[in-house]
Formats: sequence, C-alpha cells, structure tokens
Amino acid sequence: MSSTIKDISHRTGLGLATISKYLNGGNVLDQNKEAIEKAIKELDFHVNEFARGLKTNRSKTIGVVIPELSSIFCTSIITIIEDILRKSGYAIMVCDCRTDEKLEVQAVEFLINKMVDGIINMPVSKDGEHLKLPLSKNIPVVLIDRYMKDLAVDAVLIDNVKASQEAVDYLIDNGHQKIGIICGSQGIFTTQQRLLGYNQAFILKGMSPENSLIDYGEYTVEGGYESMKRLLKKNISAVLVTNYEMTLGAIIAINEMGIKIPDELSFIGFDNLQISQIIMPKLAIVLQPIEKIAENAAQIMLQRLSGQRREATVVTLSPQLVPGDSVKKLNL
Amino acid sequence: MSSTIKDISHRTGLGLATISKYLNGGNVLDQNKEAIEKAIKELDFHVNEFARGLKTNRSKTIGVVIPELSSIFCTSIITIIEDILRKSGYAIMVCDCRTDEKLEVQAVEFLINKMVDGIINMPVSKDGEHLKLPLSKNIPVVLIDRYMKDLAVDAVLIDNVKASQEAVDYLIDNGHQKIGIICGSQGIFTTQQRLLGYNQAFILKGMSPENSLIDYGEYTVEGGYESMKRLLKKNISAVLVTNYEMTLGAIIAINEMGIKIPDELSFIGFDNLQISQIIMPKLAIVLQPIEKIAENAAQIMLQRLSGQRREATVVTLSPQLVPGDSVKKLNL
DNA sequence: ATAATAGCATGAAACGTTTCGCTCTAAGTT
DNA sequence: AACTTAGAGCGAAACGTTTCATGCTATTAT
Repeated sequence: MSSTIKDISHRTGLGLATISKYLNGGNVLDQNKEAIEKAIKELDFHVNEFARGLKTNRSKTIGVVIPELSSIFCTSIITIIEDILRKSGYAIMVCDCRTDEKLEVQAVEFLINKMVDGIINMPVSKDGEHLKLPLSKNIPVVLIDRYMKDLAVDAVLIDNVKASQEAVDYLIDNGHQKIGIICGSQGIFTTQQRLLGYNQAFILKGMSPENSLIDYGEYTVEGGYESMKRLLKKNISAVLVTNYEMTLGAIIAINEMGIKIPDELSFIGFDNLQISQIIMPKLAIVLQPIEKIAENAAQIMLQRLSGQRREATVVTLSPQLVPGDSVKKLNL
Repeated sequence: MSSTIKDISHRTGLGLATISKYLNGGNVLDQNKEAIEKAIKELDFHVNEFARGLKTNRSKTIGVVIPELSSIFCTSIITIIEDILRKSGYAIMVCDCRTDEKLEVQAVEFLINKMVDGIINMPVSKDGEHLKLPLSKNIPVVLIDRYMKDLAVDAVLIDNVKASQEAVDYLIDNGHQKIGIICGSQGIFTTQQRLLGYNQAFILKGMSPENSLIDYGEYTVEGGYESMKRLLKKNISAVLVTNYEMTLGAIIAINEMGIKIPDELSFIGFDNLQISQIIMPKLAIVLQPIEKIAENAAQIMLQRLSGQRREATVVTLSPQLVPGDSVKKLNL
C-alpha cells in the first residue's frame, strides 16, 4: 500500500541503514541525500511510526490529564502546551477526568497503555497514588498547579499564598474588614494555599481573620453560587473568590439577589481577564500567569525527555492582581 | 524490561497464537483462559501497541481538528466525544488550528503521520482541500458544524437557518423591525446559513431585511466587539449575535457604551447557557444541541471504523431558542 | 610508502505483535 | 464402524523500522 524504507532503498540503490540514518539526521553524502529526498517525494514516503516505536519505544506523544476540559484555565494552558510540543514533533492526548480521582487513575493507565512518553498532570488526587505507575516505569511526570510533597516530581506552580494575600491586602487597604473568602474543597493543595494567604494578610496587618467568613465549596459554578449565597447572609463588605468557575457562580448569585457591586459588595475574582471586562463594573481579578505556566511545563517535559534533567524541579510563578471598579473605597 | 506475549506463552506452556487469540477475544478453553489471565497478572503484561499497530495498521486513536481550543463550543463537544470514544478503547489527539487554514492543513498531516485511524474536524477551510489527503488514504472523516458540499463525507450539523430564523421571528413578534445581525466571516458555511435564516424570517413575514444592519466579523471576542460598535451607530432596536465568542464581545461593547438591555437594545446571543445566566438581565440565547452533536459525531466515527457504514451521512440537528429577559416587547 | 584514522555505507538481526495454514482431538452423522 | 466436522492449539512468517558490527575508500600522519 504505502511505501517503505525498502522502496526508497531500491529506488536509490542505497542501503536500508543509510536511509534510516538520513531520516534520523545522520551524516549522508550530499548526492545521496538528494537522491533520497527525490525518492521520498516521488513515492510519497512517510515513516511508519508503529515500526519506529517498536524499535525505539518512543511514541512522541505526551498525555495530559486535567480535571475539566470545560475549565478555561485548563484549556488555555493546554493550547499553549500543544503549540510548543507540536513544534518538537510531539502530539498530546488529553484526558479529562471530571475532577474524579478514580477516573484520574484510569486516565493515567489508559495513556500509559497508549504508550505516551510522558505525562503532564493537573492532579485531582491528593496523595498522588495515580502517579506511582508512570514513575515506576520511568515515564516522566510534570505536575501543574498542584504539588504532592511526597513525590520527587517536577512541578509548575503559582504562588497561591501570595495570590490571595495580595488580594486581601488590597481590600484591607481600601478599608474593608469583613472580608469573605470562597475557597475550593478542603484538602486540595490550592485551597489550603489560598486560604493561608487570606489568613496571613490579616495577621500581618495585626488583624485577625474570622472563621465564619470562610466558605468552602467545589471548584465549580454551582459551588461558587452556593458559597456566595451562604456568605451573603453574613455581614460582609467584600468577598474574594478563588477560582474562575466559582467567580462565575458567585456573580450569578449576586445578580439574582439584586446586589450592586461595588456599592453593596466589593468583589475580587480569579483567573480570567475576559470575564472581568464583560461584567459591569469591571471586576478586579487575580490573574494567574497562564502562558508562563504552560511554557514552563512544556519545556521541562521536553528537557526530561531528552534526558537533560536529573533532579526534580519545582518552579513557582507569581500571580498578578488586576484592579477594576469592583472594589469600593470605604471611609475609614 | 516489560513482559511480552512470549513470556506469557512460556509461563503457560501455550502457543503464541493462542495468547494472541485470547487477547483479541477469540475462543480459548476455560482452563487455558484462567492460566493466561493468571500469567498476565503475575507478569504485569500489557500489549505493546506499537507491535500491534505494525501488524494491524490501527492505532485506536482519533484525531480531532478544531478552530479554537479556547472556544467553549469546541471543548464542550470534545469532552463528550472523548468520553464516548474512550469507552471503545480510542484515544483522541486534539489539534487546535487557531482558525488558520494553513495550520489546519498541517494539523491534518501531523495527525496522519501520527497514524490516527480517523479524523473528526470542525473545518476552517472552505474548500476542504485539507481533507483530500485522509480521504485518499481511506481514513474516515467526520465533519462537525460545517459542511463541504463537494466532498462525500459524513457530517453532523445544526440547522443554522432555523436557528437564526427563529430568533429573528421572536424579535419581530415582539415588535422589532430594525434588527441588526452580527455574523461571522463571509464565505464560511455557518455564516451563510445563519444569515439566510435572518433574511428568510423577514421575507416570510412580508418584510424586507436591510443590508445596512448586517455586519460581518471574525468569530472572536474582538470580532463581536467591533461589529457591535459599528452596529450601535445604526438605528437598531434589537440585535442577534451568531456565535458565543461574539456574544461576549458584543456585551463588552454594550457595557462600555453604557447601553441598557433590554430598554435601549434587545439582545439575543448564541451558544452558551451559562453566560445567559451570569449577565443581568438574563439573555435570550440560541442554544445548539451540543451533546447530540458530539454523540452523533462519535457514533458515526465508530460505525465507520467498524466498517458498518457505506454512504456518507449528513445528520442535521435542531437548535433551541431559550427566552430570557433581554428582549423588550415593543408597543405595536 | 606505510600505517592510522575518519567518514560513509551496508546487511542482518531484532523489536512484539497478528495471522495463515496446518494439526490434533473429540463429538456428531450415517 | 467409518467418516465428517467443529473446536482448539500451534509454529513460522511478516509488518517496517533502528542499530550493531563490519567493510570500504580516501585522507592524513609518520
């Protein structure tokens, strides 16, 4: 059917090994190089990746396991990762595990059966049990966004403590004291970090955070919606929402209740600049450096695959607070 | 390193062919079946997909080529497709071509080099030139959302004419006459269809559409933003925006200009229910049947791959108009 | 002039499956 | 009792690469 290296060999009169050397960038005489290139064009030859993989044990494919494909934070990162990896000849296989630990295990197994060379993972699992398998097979793993401290694995994180601390600082500086926070599920790494920043901001200003103003929910629109409704019963003048989907949910709740931002409630959201423009008034937003996260993850993976890296690296990036018109300056 | 079919053969005393038959669901005596299963567990055997692919010429992988991974319409569809295909052992490789025809060609070539068994594509190209290659190699192609009439290819579409026609009908029934429409780029299939529905609605009511109220832009936030700004200079009482990203952009423009929906402008958006809730007032939305689109595409692909289908099928699904509070009833 | 070396080219073996054609056994048919 | 058939197992060849060990030629060093 389709032509093989043997056909090229016959047509050019060169040996199999020479063709292979050419294909893999080895040294071949200029005149032979031309002959090979000519034959490849004429025969419309393409390397059979099955045969190559069988010998080399490399698929040039990276598995990506994320909690939700419907999360803009995830897809934005994936787009950039794909871009970078494709330039080096790698394809990506994306598996969405629906924020379910069991599906996450399955996704990793599935990808390994599909012979991926590496795995980039924004983990759902807290213990990283699902990563034992790839690690035991020496398949490189790069974590994004969440870190497992027991595992010697590369990771790209944002400074979540700083992220929320700066946001709360900003609110306090504008005269707010009763500041609510909407967190993700307890036990998740980012939740803990972002809450830590919240507490720290108060403490460093000599104030003390109120536990009753801390609300937990799932990192979903519904989670944010319900948390916001609960918090609105408390006496708060401002709220920090620590995830993009939750920000959407919180806004829905606020709109439903007919509450005016920033006059009745000051608001700081998370993760997506677009939404901060579409909502009137423009929302203040904690912005994660999505491009950098993706670039780092992709580069680290490429380095691992080429055997350049030895020790596990953890890169921590800084978020940025983008002010908007959603925070009211209170008279002190 | 990892164990092979030969190891299983040695340990069980059975022949290679028998193990292979077992792995592929053939008939094997119960007692041998047990022996094989035991050996597989003990040796932690996994089929080497390179070797299998080399013989069978199947990767159990489907390529998905879409214009934008950042488009919710695309990712929603992909999530569901992935779900369905994974259950049949297929992985998907997603390539985002950034709404660029050249990148689309490259993506298709790339995926074919990666030995995908089939391609699901939401095309950017108008002529379908990029699909010649897979079709010449008998690699099945399923189109989503846009159709190329010269190509005998399966496709899953929504009735775009009906989509916009119903929306315009609704506006007219509420007393609107000066109705603007924000379309995608000219020459794109969906653009033409949605515009056709717009025109048809007027004509069927014995009115005539005004060309000056028709605006074209790219299917992006910026495109919607700019189109909206242009249209706001015209004397319109209502607007229909024909894509989700453009809906976002249009809303940004409207918010910036301080225009009140629905008092100063009635609005119907497209594609995403969530956004219709988050924006006050709740937007009326033309909703595409995303689940059905994805399910149909995945099923058709599976049928093709199992050789069940012969003739190209085109499935057309119906959209749904979800009313909100963004359309004002004018006194007639 | 001889030896050493560098630069390319080469054939064969190996990677781990699937599948073809065949054999053997046991059950069913006349 | 003789013959057919169905069910199950088997070995070997084949899929299309890469790579190892080796060979050949021409250049450089002595």
